Amino acid sequence: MNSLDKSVNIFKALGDNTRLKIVEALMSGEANVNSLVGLLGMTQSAISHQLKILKLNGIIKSERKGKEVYYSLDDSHIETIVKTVIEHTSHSK
Amino acid sequence: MNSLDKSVNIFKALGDNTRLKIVEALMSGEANVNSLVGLLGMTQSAISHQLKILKLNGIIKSERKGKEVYYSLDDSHIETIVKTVIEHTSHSK
DNA sequence: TAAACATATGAATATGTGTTCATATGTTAA
DNA sequence: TTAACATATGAACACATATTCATATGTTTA
Repeated sequence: MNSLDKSVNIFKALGDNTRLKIVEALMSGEANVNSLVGLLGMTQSAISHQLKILKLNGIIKSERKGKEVYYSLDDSHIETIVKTVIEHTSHSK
Repeated sequence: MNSLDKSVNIFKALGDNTRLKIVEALMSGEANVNSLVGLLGMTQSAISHQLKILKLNGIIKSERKGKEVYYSLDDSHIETIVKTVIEHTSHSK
């Protein structure tokens, strides 16, 4: 996959309401699947599917702790990207 | 439209191969429609449709000069966002 | 003003994608 | 080693969306 396609995939992954909510939640720290299910009020399956997409595209990473799997942002770039987008939208008409 | 939806729409707009190519081209400076058609090797209609989406979402702006319409990035946030994404992808496996 | 050029737009179609449902896998506790 | 809990996954469906084709609109030049 070339460089442009990788970038497109990052943008695609962040360009969904459910996934961006997940990412914003993880900007406050790691979370397991069930807490995200509760926070977003969606089915466990839907959340799990979206977590997979975020992980496949290098936006989040996961770590199992006992029965639970904790997700967190892959690195600090993600927070920079999301914050810059929010900054941009807040300056627009 | 709430703040999260606006951000989602920015990501959606950048999450397409054609549109990201357009944005990267505009990072080198303004361009009219026909030059983008030539650069991307796509139909004029396809380019025009995508330019409209980028403009509606506050990513680019336009200015008519005679017969031609010149497009450019809306502001410097856009370049920051795209560059940070590229930076992120270049540091991933 | 007619022709040529540049760009925009609506409808249609084909492809992509998010959610649900059912079920599978992995982990701990009884 | 079952039962209970936590998460993952495949298939199917409904909906979103990118491109094409045909045509419209806007601008300049002959």
